Amino acid sequence: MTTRTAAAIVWLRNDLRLADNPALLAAVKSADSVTALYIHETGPVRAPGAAARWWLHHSLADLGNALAERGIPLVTASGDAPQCLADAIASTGASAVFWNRRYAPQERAVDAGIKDWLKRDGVQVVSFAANVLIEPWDIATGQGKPYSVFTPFWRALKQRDIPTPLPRPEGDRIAPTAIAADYQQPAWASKLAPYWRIGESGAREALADFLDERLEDYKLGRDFPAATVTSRLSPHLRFGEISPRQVWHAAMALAQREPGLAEAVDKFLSELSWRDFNYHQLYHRDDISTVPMQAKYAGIKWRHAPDDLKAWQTGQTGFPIVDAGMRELWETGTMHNRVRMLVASLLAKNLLIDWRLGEHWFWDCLLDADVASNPGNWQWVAGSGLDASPYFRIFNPVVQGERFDASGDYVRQWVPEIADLPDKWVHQPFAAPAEVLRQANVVLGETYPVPIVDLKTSRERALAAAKAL
DNA sequence: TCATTTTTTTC
DNA sequence: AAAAAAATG
Repeated sequence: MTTRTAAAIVWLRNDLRLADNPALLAAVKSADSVTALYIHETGPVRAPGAAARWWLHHSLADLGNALAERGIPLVTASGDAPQCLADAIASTGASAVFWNRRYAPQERAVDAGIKDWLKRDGVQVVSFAANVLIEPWDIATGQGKPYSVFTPFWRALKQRDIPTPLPRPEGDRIAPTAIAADYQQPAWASKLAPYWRIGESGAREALADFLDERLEDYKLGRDFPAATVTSRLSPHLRFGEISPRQVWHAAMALAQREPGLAEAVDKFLSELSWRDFNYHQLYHRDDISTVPMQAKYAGIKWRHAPDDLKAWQTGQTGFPIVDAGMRELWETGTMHNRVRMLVASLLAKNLLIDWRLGEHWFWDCLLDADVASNPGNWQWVAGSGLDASPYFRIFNPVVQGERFDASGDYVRQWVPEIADLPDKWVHQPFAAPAEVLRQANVVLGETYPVPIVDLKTSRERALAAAKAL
């Protein structure tokens, strides 16, 4: 139980919201004066990549205004988390600190260390569950073990009562504090802006738009990258501008109102639950951003191929749907889910390049790169994850392009230099007759790359590498 | 015999 | 998931 104090700090991390924020609510209820603190941490905790850092900057600015509406100043600091927190306690005179829990091994170590010295110094510390549907240790198999297969995890999760979202705290308006101007927007950042509305109200709007307008098509449409049927919630979830519990309850309420949408809601929430499944693994396994969850995958002989990696990163592989995805990522800070699987499969299987290099690139370029989902999903594609894509699932970017982008709309949007090719060849310019290429003004090797790898032989090479394990 | 569909195989 | 092999008509 918390005791009433004069001043308290709520240390915000991946929970940049007012609603359904138990740490914030508890701080406001327990103290006369609350200061919100955000620390740009140095040290063992994985810092956001460049794209996410840009999002963070704007999200904090939005949050600072929203908090001021409730009488709470937002203070930012940079450096070692314990030191920054100690400084904030000294300057505010806080006798209590509140936060919402995080689950990466490095994060838990930092938080546990801080909890120890705060308690020793007589500062009250209270932490809460806020950023997952269920905390990793609160769900287990019949044998009491962590889940390693998604479907039983999902079945068990559905049986559970997901906590109802909490209200925003009350408070009287104060003048907003200026967010420390320690962030120089990179030149490329402005190009991302038109695609997003950053902040808590933007997140709620994105959820409402999705549920109102796109959810009904989600189950079938989610695989087609040219269609805008996905929720686009991931960067909002990444920074906790909205909680998965809010998403869960909003979708469940919709299924109640519109029974015809129940199946679509179920599919959507199962995809949302992959996020929790990855958090479950993040907590229970060794560092999932570096250690293969299936130990034998540590033995793969990855190729050292910097030129191939560069071609992949820059969308110059010669496979249109892969190049489209990599360019979409660079331009918008996101990539359609199906295309993420295709580009990852090409890297980790056809190119036989270490998935960690791909994970690292995604970490830097994705607005939504998350400590659990990003490595978890990379391991899924690479085959080293739990309940992973099996070793023999090697996506053929031509077949997948023809299946999921049959009209070529997606490819033409992001790879304009081949836009004039007819549908029949737009996913495989390298196989098009010379006359077709000429008419579309495509010169292979000049206006668009020749494929950097042969699909058939590289597929066999990937199967052999898996066999060798 | 050939084209199409179905089944099997692939660490 | 894709490719190869087998079955079908």
